[in-house]
Parts: sequence; structure tokens; C-alpha cells
Amino acid sequence: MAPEPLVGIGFIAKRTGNAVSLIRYYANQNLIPSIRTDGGNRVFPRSVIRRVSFILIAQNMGYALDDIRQLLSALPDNRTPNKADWARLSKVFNIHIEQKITEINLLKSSLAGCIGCGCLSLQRCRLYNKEDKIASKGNGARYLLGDIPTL
Amino acid sequence: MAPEPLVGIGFIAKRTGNAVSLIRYYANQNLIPSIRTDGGNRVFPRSVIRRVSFILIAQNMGYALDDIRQLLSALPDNRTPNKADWARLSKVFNIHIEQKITEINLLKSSLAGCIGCGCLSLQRCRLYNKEDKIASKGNGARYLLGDIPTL
DNA sequence: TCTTGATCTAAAGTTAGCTTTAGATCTTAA
DNA sequence: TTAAGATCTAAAGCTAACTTTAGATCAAGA
Repeated sequence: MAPEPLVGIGFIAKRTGNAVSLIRYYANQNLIPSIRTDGGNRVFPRSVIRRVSFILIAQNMGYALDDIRQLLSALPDNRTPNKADWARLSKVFNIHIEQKITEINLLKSSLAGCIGCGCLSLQRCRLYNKEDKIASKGNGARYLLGDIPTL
Repeated sequence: MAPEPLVGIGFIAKRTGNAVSLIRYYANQNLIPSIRTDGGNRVFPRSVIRRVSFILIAQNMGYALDDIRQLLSALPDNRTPNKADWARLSKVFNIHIEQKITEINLLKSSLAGCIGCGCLSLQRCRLYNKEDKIASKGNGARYLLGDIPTL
């Protein structure tokens, strides 16, 4: 286990472009690992910067912090994540990215074919929000584009 | 202006798969138009169903309700939206969809090239959250993937 | 007409994801 | 050694997007 350079909370905050309070919050939420100095201050392995970056990206993708915690469990807490660790996480994440791309392309063509040209068939027009962990932020299933236009 | 069939709030709720309270909320937020019966109950043009659908989709894309209100201002309140109305909205919306697709593809290749293989250059590795109205939900700019991995 | 179910309002409650505040303690460079 | 700045904790505050509650009224069929 290579001894990793440890940095303070302000360093992490600055490097990731966030408020110190956010880093503290993530640490309290067990999203990032930290150890304490004798005085009680938090110090972090530098690799936490990438971890925070990942969190921000995943949030942007629509993941809730609870889900992200799950995703991150693929990374080790007590040593610097290595190439294989990140690759493993990346693999899982990529599947979701692909899904997202598929979804959004479907949305695009649906809008083109449904809203754009005023389709008349309920069957053709109906899209379902399929309880996607990512997409449905705790909303439950809701039907999309479910009506026959009254043109 | 063709007299449009009017429906109750429960009908809208059922057709869109949502709680009545949500429809009422949207109506109070001026996201969907409604008129009142003599008794004070809300009634809606059927076209509100599509409007609600649009709101759900846009939310899924990451838009805040405030932004969606703006987008929806392209649609008329006092008559059934026609093909041209929806097409206009669809056009604006499609631009954002394209952006989203571009973004997510960038993310995908960045993850592949950056996390996946452990790149060593700060320049190559750095992604910025470019204050995108959609992506940044009031977060301000935050740097993503901004560190040199400590492999 | 009566009763049942739908709808109403206003206000309070909820969850996620943070920030702010206050007052105390750490750390560090001079 | 000391002053300044960084960090600490716990608790409260905040915004968005809803839901829940309570008590009243509306609408419609038997």
C-alpha cells in the first residue's frame, strides 16, 4: 500500500471548485473517505479529488447521492484506487451512459414523430417512463405523451 | 377557435399517471392553463395532457420548473395548440436535446480516455461544467475530473 | 333529495442536497 | 509565542418540488 499524500479539506474544495461545506457534507455522508489529524481535522487522500469529480458527474447524470454511494462502493476506501478499480466503476457507469443515450435518442425521435408532426395514434404516441433508477428521481411511473392531440 | 372539450382534474391526473395534487400544483404554478366552473372547480382543455407530458419530459432532461414555464410560453393558453405551436416548441427543445447528446457523448469518451486508462495529463483530463442552464441546477461552475491520478 | 365521491383552499409537512451560523479549536508562519 | 486563518461541530436555514391534512363545498346518480 503506497503511502498516499494527504491533503486538507480546503485543498479538495479548491481543486474541485466547490465550497468547503460541500466536501464536509460528502465526508459526513460517507461518500468520500477521510481520516483525522490528532487535532481532529479531516485529511484526505488526493484520490478523493477524482472521487468528488465522479460524484459531480454522476449527479449531473441524474443519480441521487444514495445511488452514487452504491456505485462508489466499487472503489476501495483504504488505498488509492488503481487503474483496475476505476475501470470497474467506469464499466458499470458506461452501461448507464449508454442507456441514457438510448433514452434521449428515443425521446428525440418521439418528439419529432409525435409532437412535431401531430400524430394521431395513441399507440404510436405513447411513451412510458419505465421506472428507470436514473430517470425517475423517486417519482414513480408517470406516462409521457399519452394523449391524442385535439388538432 | 374550436370549442375544446373540457375535462376535470382527476381525468388529467389519471391520463398522465400523476397525483391530483400534482396537477393542482402545476395549475397554481401557471404551468398549465385552467378555467373554473361556476362552483369553483378547475376544468382543463384536453390539450393540457400533452402539456403535462411535456413538463415531465423536460424535468427528466434536467430542466427546472421555472425554465419549463419559459419554454411553454411558446404555446398558447387560450386555444388548443396546433401543429405549428408544438413544432415551434419542439424546435427549441430539440436544440437542447442535441446539446445533451453531445455532452453525454463527451462524457463517455472522457471517461473512457481519462478514468479508464489513467491518463497523466492535467490538460487532457480536465472537463468543465460550463454553466449550462440545464446541467447546472443552480450549482455554479464546478470542475470535473480535475486531478492527476496518483497511481 | 340525498348521499357519495370529486374537488376546493390554505397551511403545514417532506425529502434531497446543500449552506449558514455561532462559537470553539487547530495549525502554522512570523 | 502569538496572531491569523483554517477547520471543527451541531443545529438551523434554505430551495425546489411536491404531498398531506383538515375541513368545507361541488357534482351527479339513485
